Amino acid sequence: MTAQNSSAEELARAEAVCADRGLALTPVRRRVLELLLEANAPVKAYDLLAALKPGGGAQPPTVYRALDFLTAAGLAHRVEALNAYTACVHAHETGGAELYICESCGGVAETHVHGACHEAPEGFKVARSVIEHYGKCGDCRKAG
Amino acid sequence: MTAQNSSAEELARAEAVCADRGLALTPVRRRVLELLLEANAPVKAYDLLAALKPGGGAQPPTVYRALDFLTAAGLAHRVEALNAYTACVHAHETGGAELYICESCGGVAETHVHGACHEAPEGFKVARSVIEHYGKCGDCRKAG
DNA sequence: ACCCGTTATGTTATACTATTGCGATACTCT
DNA sequence: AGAGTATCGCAATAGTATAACATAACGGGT
Ligand SMILES: [Zn+2]
Ligand SMILES: [Zn+2]
Ligand SMILES: [Zn+2]
Ligand SMILES: [Zn+2]
Repeated sequence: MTAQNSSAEELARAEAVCADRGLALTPVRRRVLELLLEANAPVKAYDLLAALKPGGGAQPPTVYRALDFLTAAGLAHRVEALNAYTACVHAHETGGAELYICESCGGVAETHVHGACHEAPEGFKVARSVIEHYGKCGDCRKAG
Repeated sequence: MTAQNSSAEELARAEAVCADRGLALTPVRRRVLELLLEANAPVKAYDLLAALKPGGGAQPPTVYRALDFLTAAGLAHRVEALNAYTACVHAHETGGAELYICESCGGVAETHVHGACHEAPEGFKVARSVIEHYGKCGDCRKAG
């Protein structure tokens, strides 16, 4: 996929978002977000865990708690069909994220969910949508 | 959710589908599909496993292989965000399934994916979409 | 300074989900 | 019969996630 903002910029934006909302972007959480931003593909929890403390000190709950915080804060998304996580680069205020994931390069693009075009059954009230599209991005298709 | 077809009917339809396409709906596969049809909510693999052989004889690969077969044949769907599986009651020829899952009663309704209303990034070719909506169905909303 | 409520982290163990690999069996097609 | 294929049984293991409890760190009120 094409050049997104630098991790540093995104990290600064996250700082600002947390400050605004009285959320604590602690060192672990910040570091996990940094790892997500540096990766150019969704990252697995145990890979984050390994990257967090090369010495092997960190335990699963550490990274899962950080991920819970980041996803709750809208700074990251869980990719359900991959059991993986990706930094949010879209700042969706309203509605959820809709992800386009390239199966060749792992790149993730985001849009907002268009509530309108999903025809819910009579009376069904949607609270939350999981929308993930898998395929091949433009760059990878050109590259063959 | 409201009355769907009986399991027996659906099972007969599955038999027909498999016969048409030269697929073998073996006893294990058939039994797993039957369990999915009888349930009125997505079912977890290990619950199927437990139900398959009350004696405890069946092993994980048995049920996962059956589920792989059923999903590949379009007779069942995996619910990604729940790590669970549900029988397909829609017979979607083209495109994938879009699921509406009630978080109160577990009921699942299906529609087809509307490719048109998802604005993919320039050049991105979607191969497969995972679309799951979570909320509350009409019946559960009335019931309070 | 002290106490206390709250939030965040560390630590251990365990639960839950899924796959790999191999051997036995059964069925089809020469 | 023999070769090839598909399915299944079985044992072990890999991968994902949480429970439960202890500790630490911060901030406000006294
Ligand atoms: Zn996002
Ligand atoms: Zn790509
Ligand atoms: Zn379906
Ligand atoms: Zn319901």
